[in-house]
Amino acid sequence: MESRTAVLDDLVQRDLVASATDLGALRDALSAGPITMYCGFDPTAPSLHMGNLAQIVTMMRFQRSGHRPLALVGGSTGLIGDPRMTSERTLNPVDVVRDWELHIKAQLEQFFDFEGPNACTMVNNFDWTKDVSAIEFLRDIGKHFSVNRMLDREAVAARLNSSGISYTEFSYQLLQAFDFLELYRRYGCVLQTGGSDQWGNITAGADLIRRVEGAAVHALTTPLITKADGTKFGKTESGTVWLSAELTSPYAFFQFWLNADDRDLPQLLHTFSLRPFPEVEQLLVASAERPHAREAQRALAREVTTLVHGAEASAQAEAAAVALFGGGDLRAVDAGTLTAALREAGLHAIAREDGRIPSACDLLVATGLSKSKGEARRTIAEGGVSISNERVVDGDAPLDENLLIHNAFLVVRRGKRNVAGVQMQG
RNA sequence: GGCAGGUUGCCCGAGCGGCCAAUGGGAGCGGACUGUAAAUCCGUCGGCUUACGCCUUCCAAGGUUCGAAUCCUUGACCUGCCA
Repeated sequence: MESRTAVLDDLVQRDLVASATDLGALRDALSAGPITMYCGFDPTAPSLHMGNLAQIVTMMRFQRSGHRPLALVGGSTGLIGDPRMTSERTLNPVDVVRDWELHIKAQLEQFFDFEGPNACTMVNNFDWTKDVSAIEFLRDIGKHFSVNRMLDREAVAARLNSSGISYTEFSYQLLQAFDFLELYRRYGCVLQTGGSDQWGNITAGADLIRRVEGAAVHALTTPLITKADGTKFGKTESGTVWLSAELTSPYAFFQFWLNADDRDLPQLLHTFSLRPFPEVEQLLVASAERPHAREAQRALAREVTTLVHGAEASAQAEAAAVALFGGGDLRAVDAGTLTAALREAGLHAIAREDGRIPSACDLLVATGLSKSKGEARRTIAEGGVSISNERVVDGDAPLDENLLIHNAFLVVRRGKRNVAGVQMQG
């Protein structure tokens, strides 16, 4: 059936295959019938992030192409920790990991279809590791691994040359390989996907399955997302961009995509957009022809924010963007829209001092736009602060009453992109 | 084990008794230009209630001195060379 292999052609076309086992064999498997595939997510934080989202979208592509995804939460692997290049991780307390696990499971559930013939299934590797004894594990699984091979892994090699690595982290690969084997046995899972850094772990699982079950299964990894300016993808000045609305507001999330560098658009759209390839190409053409219109950024922001936070939140975030950055008169924005926009951007209730509005310096610090009063003064001296679209000249004087919009609100701006709202009390 | 050197602000890196909150570069931040982009140019870049003022900084703890990031002592860590 044509559509079942379409996902593979699509991935190749989008340049989303970093490495893979025999693609021809994978194509045959896909075409022979719906396959079961999986990708795992370890609870190492209270929320998933952009890197995880890329993997989620990859899984969605498979599900939309008629295949069955298994979304794995790493209840066990999250307790161990995949070795990093830099240094040993601190083990997270068990109850903390349990808590994160619940959050991550809930987040994953929103992306997949749990009905129909190729319904997604949630699995947790804790379920099949909790009762395995150490001796059993070493005899049945460990025996199939060559330490010599394991030492070749990039992260492990780096660690041997620097800070060292504990036996615990060194064992991570065995656990992940064991997962693949278990999922093969339980669900007939024949494909694991992941980021390119997971290649070693994934092929370790495939090797294990070959040795133990004599079956050939597949591995596919997606490229690391790189940014044109060389910084890490998925971070902003204020840190990691999370999928959780509590950790990263839908407004901030929307802004993250809207501010994408032109040069990064091809990779971002191909990776995160579920639009068909030709549509993505069209957006890229539009972006090249009319970069100032930023159609591609807008489309990307809308689509991904909708995917993660829903259509309503996405529309609100966009409305806030228009209200705050549209260039129009803030007073022309009706009170409801303005408060919603400011709430998105961060609205702070602030009390008057002696019946007057505090100074610009105080407001910058109170809203978190400036870290200290000295910094606030500096920014004002540099001409970088405006309140209700009036540039601030004197940072220490109480603000004029007629800066209030709709009698209660101030729009505080530091630089071009940083906005916060103030609601005056009393 | 012997010998030589190092530890400075977010990072790299000057300074080697006063003029040092500390040269310079990078990152960050602001401005101009733009498209809430990139590049470029300019400015800024420890903190404090107004600031020719005060406070806290140059691995840690002591000491010498009117005065130290700069000299001495001890301790911790790192790096080259020899065995």
